[in-house]
Amino acid sequence: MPYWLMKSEPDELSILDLQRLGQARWDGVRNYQARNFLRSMQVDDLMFFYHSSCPQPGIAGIARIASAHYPDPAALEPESPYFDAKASDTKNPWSAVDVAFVEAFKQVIPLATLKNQTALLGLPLVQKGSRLSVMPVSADEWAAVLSLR
DNA sequence: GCCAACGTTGGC
DNA sequence: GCCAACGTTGGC
Repeated sequence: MPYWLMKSEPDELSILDLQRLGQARWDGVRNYQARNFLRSMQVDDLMFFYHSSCPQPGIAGIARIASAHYPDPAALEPESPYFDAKASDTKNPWSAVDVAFVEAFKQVIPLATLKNQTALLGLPLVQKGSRLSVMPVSADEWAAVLSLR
């Protein structure tokens, strides 16, 4: 079963928001590589929930993929920040999935800590210049992060 | 707020 | 197909 890591700005959706909601739509992915990863997800895959662009960037918890991918409705909504004029009902290039809350870590595992782990050197998250917002995580990387809780 | 790095756009 | 310009990401 594949594992994933997905970035969210906690101002938009934090792990505690997801805990309160139970489930939420993961939309607004506007990068083809990230979108392709969304499309290869299976229901019940697990993902690390990463907080980005915030005072304490890091992995904040775990969620579960709760739906197959589907066309991202936000791309069709003119009021949405994720609106894409090139998207239409019949041709929507963007995808979304639903995710369900699994666990909120007592403390966020800081990016600086993740960068110190030899086991995580292959993870795009810690690589210089990488901006990928959805990425696969190997079983070894998954275990390495869990050991930091 | 700064800035490095990246992805996309569009002229040629 | 090249590449400069631009907008965005995201840590610090």
